[in-house]
Amino acid sequence: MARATNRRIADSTVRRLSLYLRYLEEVGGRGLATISSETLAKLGGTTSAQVRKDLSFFGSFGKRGLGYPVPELVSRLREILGLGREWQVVIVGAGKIGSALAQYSGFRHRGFRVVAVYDNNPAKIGTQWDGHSVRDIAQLVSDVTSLRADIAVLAVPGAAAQETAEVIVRAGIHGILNFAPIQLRLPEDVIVRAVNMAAELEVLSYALAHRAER
Amino acid sequence: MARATNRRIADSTVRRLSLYLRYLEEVGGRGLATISSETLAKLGGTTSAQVRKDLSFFGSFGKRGLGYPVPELVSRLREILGLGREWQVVIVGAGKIGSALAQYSGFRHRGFRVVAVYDNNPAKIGTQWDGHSVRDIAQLVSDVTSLRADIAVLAVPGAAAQETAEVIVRAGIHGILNFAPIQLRLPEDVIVRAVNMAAELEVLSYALAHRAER
DNA sequence: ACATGTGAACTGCTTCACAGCG
DNA sequence: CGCTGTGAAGCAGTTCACATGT
Repeated sequence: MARATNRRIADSTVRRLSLYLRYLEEVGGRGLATISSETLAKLGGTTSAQVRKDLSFFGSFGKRGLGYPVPELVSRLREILGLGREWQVVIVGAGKIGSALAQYSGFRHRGFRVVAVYDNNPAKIGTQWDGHSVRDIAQLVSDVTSLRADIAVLAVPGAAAQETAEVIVRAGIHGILNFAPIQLRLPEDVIVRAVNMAAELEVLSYALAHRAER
Repeated sequence: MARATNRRIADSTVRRLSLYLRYLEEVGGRGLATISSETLAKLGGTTSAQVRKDLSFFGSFGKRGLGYPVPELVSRLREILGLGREWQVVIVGAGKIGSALAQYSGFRHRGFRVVAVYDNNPAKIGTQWDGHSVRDIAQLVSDVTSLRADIAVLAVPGAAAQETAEVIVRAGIHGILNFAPIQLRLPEDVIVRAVNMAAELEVLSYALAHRAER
């Protein structure tokens, strides 16, 4: 039973849960029955206290003196992360990044199914693509009713991103994974996660440039 | 003159600086001479106090009653972020993501130049690719001496990531942008930024699954 | 004896609010 | 008078340390 959690959980916590799950699936496959917060912490690059705190937000499913039962923890984490169901994903922007993501097996494997790919470039529309024909973005709004898409991956150039995001929202999609290097301004009931690779590279160059000074 | 900063600057701050820069380049192109923290905050999705605090870590280059001079701020931010020079980047892993990144124009545009692409798959080695022939990863260590690469983009499967990262470090590279969904354990003088798209999608599915409860 | 679960202390980022200055 | 620059206050996430349970 998904214990109702009123508390707002930090993004950082959820990201760690996702990492824990990945490791647990791995060690579970090797037949390990139980795992301590200490071991899990080492795998996930954090501390045992952090692991226990993260898990404690959702209940107490560890056994004192022993650790956490791996199979149970795996299924609880799946449930917590919302992976108990399949999510329908549309990819908007059939450029290089969109292309790579549409074919990325890691998505499918965790229950994210790409159901359509969109672009506004007439040269691309209609081309076949890893089992999906690229559709005209103008069709998105009408399509989504039948597709029942939950999540859109936004992989269009920055200049087009805001406008395109608004189309996505108009289509009734409430979750956006944004690869465009801009801050989207959308209604607050839309959940947006940004992956800004350029910014990430610049954090890296900042750190490298200032490395001597430390 | 780059005022020496002893203070450790938060990643979140640096990421915002990168966003500010992107917006400033845009409005600067439109000829805007000066910008207030308030305006910049709206573009970057934050608050004016946050903008002023972020910038104040590096000096005070605003004019009271007026705002910040755009061209000057652009060049200061470039300098701060380490974009005053060109960074040599190698891409390790010639799969879909590696492929997309190798061709991503946003990198080049900001001073990140892809100088080589590596893989361990014999079928891929030697193939030509957007001006780069894919090289054998076994050559990485010897190549880097002549290439003088600064940053590696790690885009290999999770199972190979740790091992590959160690090769990269052995090659003398100190900055890694990690796309593999695992936590790398490396010497602490190596700067690692992780982009975990699977985790990001799961934060999204977590939020969507728990949306009703809020 | 061992490892969890958790209040309390701590650390650090963000927001506030206002003095300072063009 | 407007907007910056910045100490101080507020808040959130992390770490500590220990009581609790097996």
